[in-house]
Amino acid sequence: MRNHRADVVERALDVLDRYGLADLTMRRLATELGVQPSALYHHFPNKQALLAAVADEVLRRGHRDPRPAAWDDRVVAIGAELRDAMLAYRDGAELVATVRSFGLGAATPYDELASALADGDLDAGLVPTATRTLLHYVFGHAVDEQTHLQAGSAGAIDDAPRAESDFHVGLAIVLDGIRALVRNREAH
Amino acid sequence: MRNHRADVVERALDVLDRYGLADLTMRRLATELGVQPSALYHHFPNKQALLAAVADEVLRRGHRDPRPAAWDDRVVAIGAELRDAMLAYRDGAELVATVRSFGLGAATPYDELASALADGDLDAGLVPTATRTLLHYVFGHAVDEQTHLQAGSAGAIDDAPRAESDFHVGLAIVLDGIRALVRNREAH
DNA sequence: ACCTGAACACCGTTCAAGT
DNA sequence: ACCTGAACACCGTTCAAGT
Repeated sequence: MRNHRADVVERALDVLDRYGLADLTMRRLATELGVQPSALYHHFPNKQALLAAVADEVLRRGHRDPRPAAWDDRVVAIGAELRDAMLAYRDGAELVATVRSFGLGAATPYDELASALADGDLDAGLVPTATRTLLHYVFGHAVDEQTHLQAGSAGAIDDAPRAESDFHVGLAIVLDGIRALVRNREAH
Repeated sequence: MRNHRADVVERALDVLDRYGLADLTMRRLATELGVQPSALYHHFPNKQALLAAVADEVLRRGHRDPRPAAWDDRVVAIGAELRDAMLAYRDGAELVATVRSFGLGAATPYDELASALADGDLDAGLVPTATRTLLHYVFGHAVDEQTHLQAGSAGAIDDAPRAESDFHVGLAIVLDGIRALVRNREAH
């Protein structure tokens, strides 16, 4: 078969989208690649590393350029891009959130948001906290939304249908809270 | 052995705190109870239901009375109670977040926050979104914090140590964003 | 009501060996 | 560099049967 690392990630993305995160097992993926499970350990030290590579690829594929100039427009653009990237694959949000939770995955989302907030003249000491607050919201909302969407499409009873703009309302809440911090500083 | 449902939950809490969520398996728990794995299925239909009961118990044990009168003080109190309850058990935050992510677990945290926001005169149409935004923050922060704390105590390199008040700063950001919505309404 | 015993259909990971 | 074959130490769940 002679797979490269990139082939493995590609196939993993395919298995993820067709069968979901629970069925993205090392054995399942190996079978799809026509290879023994142990062969995967030539490309990745363990399953966590494989999942981290897949999560990074999900975000990479969702990347959009260029960024708006204004810092707050940039925050919204980055948040929306992250959400769209995760929702583009079945269980994408849960995958990215899981990978983050064990301290792996690309730091790009954090770095981009932090630099937007720094451009917004937020106190440097508050940037990390504000950045993480934004990320908690974006990931939490996306995981929630995707779970409910998928529960709905699987025929389960979905609770009160969520408005399309719900994501942006919550994001605006967090952003307004950050704006309050910025104003606070400008008023010394 | 003759266990009751409550004995099973109690023991599960014990296993969770001593060995972590990854080791809270049906087989491990059965062994601790001196029982066959299949015996657990007399008390719970599946592992998800067991975990939901354990998560509910974690939150129940962390409950504090009474609540402050002012709506915004109440939001802070509920958020802090949730966080403390989850941090009181090893992997408690991950457990509660996981249970929530598959649509199980008590609705009390949501209901209490929503009623606080309604008392704050937030537009009824915005209450669900604002409530969920608060919850995403509280759970996201707690999971993050607990992961890092435990990584630290396990001897791993912890990144920049987080200030104790970090949780309250982020919570204040979200709360200020909600206050902005309330002001917006009062200005018609 | 609560449990046993035995099975089914899986997991992630390691390791010596092959090409 | 990439893979096989075989094993190790596990999982959650079902089900007929026992007390």
